[in-house]
Amino acid sequence: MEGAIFINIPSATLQPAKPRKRITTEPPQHLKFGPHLPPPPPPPSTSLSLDSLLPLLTHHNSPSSSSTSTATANRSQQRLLVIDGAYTTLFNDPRLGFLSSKAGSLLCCILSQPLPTLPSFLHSSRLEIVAIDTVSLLKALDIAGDWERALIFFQWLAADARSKLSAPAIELIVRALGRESQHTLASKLFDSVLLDDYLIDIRAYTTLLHAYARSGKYKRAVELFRQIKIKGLTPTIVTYNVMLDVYGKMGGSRTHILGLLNEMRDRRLECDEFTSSTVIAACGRDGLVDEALEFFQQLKSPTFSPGIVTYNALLQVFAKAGNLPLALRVIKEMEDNSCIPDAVTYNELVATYVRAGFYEEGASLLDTMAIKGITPNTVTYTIVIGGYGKAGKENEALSLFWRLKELGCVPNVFTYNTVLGMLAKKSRTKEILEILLQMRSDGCVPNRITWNTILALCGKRGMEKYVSRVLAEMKNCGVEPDRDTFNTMISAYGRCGSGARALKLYHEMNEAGFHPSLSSYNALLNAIARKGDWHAAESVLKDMNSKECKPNELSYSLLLQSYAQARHLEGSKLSKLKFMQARSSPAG
DNA sequence: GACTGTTAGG
Repeated sequence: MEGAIFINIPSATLQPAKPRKRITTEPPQHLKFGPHLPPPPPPPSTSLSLDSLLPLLTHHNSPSSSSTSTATANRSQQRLLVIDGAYTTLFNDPRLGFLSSKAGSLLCCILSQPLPTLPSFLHSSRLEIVAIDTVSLLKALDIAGDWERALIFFQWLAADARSKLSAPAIELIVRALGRESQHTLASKLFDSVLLDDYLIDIRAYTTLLHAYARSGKYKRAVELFRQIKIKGLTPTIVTYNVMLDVYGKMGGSRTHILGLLNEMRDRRLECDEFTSSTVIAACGRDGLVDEALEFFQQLKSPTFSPGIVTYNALLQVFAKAGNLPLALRVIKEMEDNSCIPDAVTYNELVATYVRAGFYEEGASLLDTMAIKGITPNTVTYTIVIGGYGKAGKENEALSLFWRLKELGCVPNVFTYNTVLGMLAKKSRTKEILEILLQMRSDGCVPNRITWNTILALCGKRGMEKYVSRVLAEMKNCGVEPDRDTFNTMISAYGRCGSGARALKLYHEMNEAGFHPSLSSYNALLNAIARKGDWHAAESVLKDMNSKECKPNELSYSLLLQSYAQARHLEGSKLSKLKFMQARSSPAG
């Protein structure tokens, strides 16, 4: 039993500073990985009724969902009350003193318009609007705290041929969207509004770069940064920090990051806590442990000592690399430098233990936290629940999940995905429905990973007919499939033995513009191997070679399987050889 | 007025 639980410990961590000694503090009853046998799991239901599952996933998640519009309608009603009753409050606001009386009455009309009819209202009032100072009206909407109407007004101005946008108007809307963390909206806004004709200030550019970074549009951020320099503006320390984050999240950008750090040095900009944590996190994503450590050592100077975020980022680098001794050394150094570990520090530490297979020690860190006066949060519990799941203690995981709220936490989409993934693996479909029901009543919106998990569940015999329906519902909810969605679906068909459907999806994936990854190819080979269609398997391997995707051990083993299935002896011998070769050269 | 670190599947 124990051997099975600890099978994942990387050999480097087998003799860590912290051996498998028992934690002396008794963990609370609900957290124990007790020696007792868990109750036998309920028998998996033979089929899952999609008719009961899909409504649980679909009711609340489209971007223009009913819940959003209800909330908007409520706000709008509240605003009307404000306008009808205490109309004067807003206009007595000294911050609106700059507004002309005409602009004031327009502001009043705009605030009282329901969002959906606002564009047509603006259109019918365009003569009045163009006669006033539109920037001041935009500013008033911002001060009134109504960024949604400000955005609609801005978009109307941008689309209206005779109105003219100005740099202050752009700065204003960028700042408002940034403050509201509407990064996706901000980044989309400038798909239609061309920025090239305007010169906005460096702070607004930085906010926009940040919006691109947060919505994953890294190439656009890089391009905008280039434009900023061409326009002759001087990036600030914050601009550099954002760009370091962009390159860090893109991955494989060591040279660019070093280039930016050099530029900063040339401009005599000192690294701050943001710079250091961002650069270290970037090293961690690329697995550059030595580089992270070197950068960290160079950082320390009489004028700069690392703060908690930097230490946590460094801890994360070692944690990801599975290096428990180095991770523990970071904690020690923090304490020596009177930098008090916080919840994030402990969450990373719990995750390190769990990742290394030390589930019990991970769970008992909850008690260490309690002793140190650090309250475990949703992230902590999500990690521990995931640990129980990995240890095969699904019932403990579930009971901790159901206790979360009593412990003062609100499960988030990560928590739900952890539990759903665990249950999907064990095909505990009845409980999946219960969890989805809870997810809905918590108002937690399923994301792409939730949908992919449900798609993976369709890889059960007899369920392949649901795959396309789930995909359609997913799209209907505004969640776009990604490469992993296709991989999941190909695997699902593979597990059901639907080789033809898997192949069809593979073509659809290419048509949708996603480059197949090694796992796509292996999923496809898996589907083919079961049928013994070695011709198809050979052509997949040919395709891999042409796309410069190196087949791995699994790929050759699946090719071998398809030969074996068809009793093709010559092919078997050859692929056995390739399989052995792949095994001896672990790259790829 | 802007910026950083933790958790989910494959």
